[in-house]
Amino acid sequence: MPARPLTAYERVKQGITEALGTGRWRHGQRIPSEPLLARRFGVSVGTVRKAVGELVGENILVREQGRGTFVVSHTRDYMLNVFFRIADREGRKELPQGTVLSFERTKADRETARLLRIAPGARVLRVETLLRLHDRPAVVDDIRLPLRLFPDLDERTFADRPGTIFGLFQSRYGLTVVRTEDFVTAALADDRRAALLDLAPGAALLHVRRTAFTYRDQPVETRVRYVSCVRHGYLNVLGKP
Amino acid sequence: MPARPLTAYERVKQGITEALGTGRWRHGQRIPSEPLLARRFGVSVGTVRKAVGELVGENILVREQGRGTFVVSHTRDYMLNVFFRIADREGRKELPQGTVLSFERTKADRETARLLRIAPGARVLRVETLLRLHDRPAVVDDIRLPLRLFPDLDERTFADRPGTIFGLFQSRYGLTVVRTEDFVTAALADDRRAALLDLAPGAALLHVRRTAFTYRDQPVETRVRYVSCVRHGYLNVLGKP
DNA sequence: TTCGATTTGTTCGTATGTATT
DNA sequence: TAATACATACGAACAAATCGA
Repeated sequence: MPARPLTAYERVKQGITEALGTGRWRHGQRIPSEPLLARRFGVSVGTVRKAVGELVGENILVREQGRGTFVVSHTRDYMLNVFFRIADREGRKELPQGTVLSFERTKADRETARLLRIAPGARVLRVETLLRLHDRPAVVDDIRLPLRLFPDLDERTFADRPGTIFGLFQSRYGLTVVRTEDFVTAALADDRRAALLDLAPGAALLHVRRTAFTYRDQPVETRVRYVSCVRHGYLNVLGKP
Repeated sequence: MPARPLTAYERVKQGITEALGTGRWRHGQRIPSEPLLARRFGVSVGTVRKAVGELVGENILVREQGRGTFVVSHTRDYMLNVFFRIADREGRKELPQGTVLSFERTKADRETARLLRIAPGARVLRVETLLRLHDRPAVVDDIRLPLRLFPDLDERTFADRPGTIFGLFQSRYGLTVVRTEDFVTAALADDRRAALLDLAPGAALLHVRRTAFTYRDQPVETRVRYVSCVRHGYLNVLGKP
């Protein structure tokens, strides 16, 4: 690797990401105006615009004309538009209502450890939730969180959070999810999940393994999600939106 | 809708898309240089750059420093990176080898007509193919094409094409796929598909309904794709790449 | 191999428009 | 209304990659 020197706008991008990663600028906050950033980094406004534009494209910042540029907040709407892929057969998306089925501290199995990049046997939180869409059970989630990142998280806090799970990560722990990787396969419902989802055992379910990452590719969560396909599926648009 | 007048860069975008849609600039070709386009549209180079930049983001053009800007070609590599979502459990993608199972002219059922935006009963081509990955049967496709767009397509031409299906659409019919919509659910294998995929009947399969669009949101193809989940799944990254 | 022409990539600076407060 | 902030647009200069003479 020749490691060519960074261009000016790359330096600005890195500087901004740095300020976000260390928590100097928090979610929902307005970041300094473009002329101010330009002076601070010693570049022109156009260069700042290029850097900020790329970060907007990466779902890290949002611009609002006349108001400023803000660190993204994981509001419900944002979640729905950026990360939530479950839709009904007409392509409509709706945020689910979740209930906690179990909440426990345990140790990471090999697969979880690999995905979260922690040591096998390191402590993790395991949370199972049942999600309802249109008031019908639709999704069962089996979530694993590295305890190191969420040391004081308890069931009450988790269940009574006002917004989304990613919103909780952000507001309480300063962890902003900027990327997820989904691997979708099909599976047969076992007795327990069939009962939870109100299906016959042996029904076909979507099995979604999703890992979520914050800045600099740090994994913060991995979950397995079982989706009832009676009314819903995984919707994905490739190309321009 | 007030229909505010287009900005300069939007006019340039529209002008370029127009030239693509009418086939004046064909896939693989180099489009005029930025200074030339700037003179032609009566705007500055910076404005052309913004327009071209957005079209690059929409997978319609590709820039190559020192060489020029080109209309995207559906090469195998391009397909693999932009539209092909099937990967093995380590996230590795590989282009499949396809064989034609059936090829016939028929009439559009209601669902096909709706998705292709043609009249119910309009003539369509139906093609079934079996795809192999790592030399094992992995995917069964059931493809519907509006005959109006592909009037002279026969089985031989389809089967003996040198590249991908989208590449054939582009090189022979001037239709460039720029967007697809995938709706993924789970299903149980019927006897025929189980036999084709070398699975037990009743195995869980991914059922992917995919519709492909060219410029200006015109649908050119819809297919149902059954994916064996023994070794593969549907891989999707949300957020920055 | 070298050199020069061409093309995109980066950066600067400035002016004006539009939305918000 | 005025101030602030992002959005659009212009023009200019140099860097970096490519390609053919």
